[in-house]
Amino acid sequence: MAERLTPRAREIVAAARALLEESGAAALTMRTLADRLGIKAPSLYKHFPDKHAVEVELTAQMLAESAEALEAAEAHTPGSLETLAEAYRTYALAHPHLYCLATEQPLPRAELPAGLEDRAALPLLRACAGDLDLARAIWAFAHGMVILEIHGRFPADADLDAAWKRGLKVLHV
Amino acid sequence: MAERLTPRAREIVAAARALLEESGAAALTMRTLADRLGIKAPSLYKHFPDKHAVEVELTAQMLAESAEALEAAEAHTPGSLETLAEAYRTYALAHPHLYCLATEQPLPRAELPAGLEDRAALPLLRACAGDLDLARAIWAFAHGMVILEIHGRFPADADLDAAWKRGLKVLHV
DNA sequence: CGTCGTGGCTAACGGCGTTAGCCAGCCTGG
DNA sequence: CCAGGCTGGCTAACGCCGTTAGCCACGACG
Repeated sequence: MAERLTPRAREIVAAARALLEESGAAALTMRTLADRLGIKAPSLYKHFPDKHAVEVELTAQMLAESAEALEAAEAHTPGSLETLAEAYRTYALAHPHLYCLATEQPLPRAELPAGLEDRAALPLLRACAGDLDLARAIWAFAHGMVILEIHGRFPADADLDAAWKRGLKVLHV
Repeated sequence: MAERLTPRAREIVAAARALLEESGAAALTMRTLADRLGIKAPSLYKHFPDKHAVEVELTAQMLAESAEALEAAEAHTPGSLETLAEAYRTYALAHPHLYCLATEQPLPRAELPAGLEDRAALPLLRACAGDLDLARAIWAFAHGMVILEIHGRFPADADLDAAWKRGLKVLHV
């Protein structure tokens, strides 16, 4: 499989990611992105058709990295739902802006590397012994916990560790 | 408790809501909102300090209406987690843009009517017999299912009814 | 040595939220 | 009865945003 991006395009994505993680989605602007690279905004369009295409690359990064995190957890403690959940939560909370960007819009499946979506889902599916419905329920729970926490929807004094534990206990087969 | 808004402000919120529900968050613009009311954008600032304040009112509406939906479900079938979940899902999917707007940002607690957040949470908490951790886990599951569905994150052929059923069965005490 | 692709640039467009400042009409108090 | 001020419109404008058009310098290559 050919490289998805030219070296310059990869530099741009790296700068975009730094900007996003440091300052949030609102700060990810074609002009500030260009600034950080020492060029002017219109030059970015020599490398990407539009801003969305840059965001798609960030989404692909997030998917690939969370897949790696889950695979590592699986390798460390095979079959453990708790370990998988811990890895998911840790990754998402370590990259909240990236997680939101990748998550709060329709998945641009056509523009993503083939197999990436499946790869990200497989460790959980294996831990569920192929039970698709259970895997989706657990994914929804984990995503819900993470996204509600990131957006500050839980009361400040909520014991989220306990809620995670409670949900996982009960979701475990 | 005094009225939160003047009549004119309520008209503006109503127009904002129609715009949002018909055309999505991107279409909710101070200019198009003003257009729909037959005035110019700057005039809106006689009624609201900024766009965020309008969005807060929409968030409050969503919270109040979903609380009503849950209370009605509770009245109809007291203690049933399934009925509550069904009501939550139905409400959210009937108003996807409103649900996202109200959900995908930090809760503006200071600007919301007192007690509203609690009221929205109470039916579920009652169904969980006061078990806060369980209630939060179930809320995360329900929110995750709804938001992933709205954003098209599940595969097109996913059987979401089955995933809901599976999650609820297992979360039910 | 010319030609062409690459990757910069400036200028500009239309749309965004928002501000400043103006004004018509109405309500109210003297 | 009229003066004053409040209410709720208006226009013009600012500084952002994503994006396009069109120009140009430079290096690779036939």
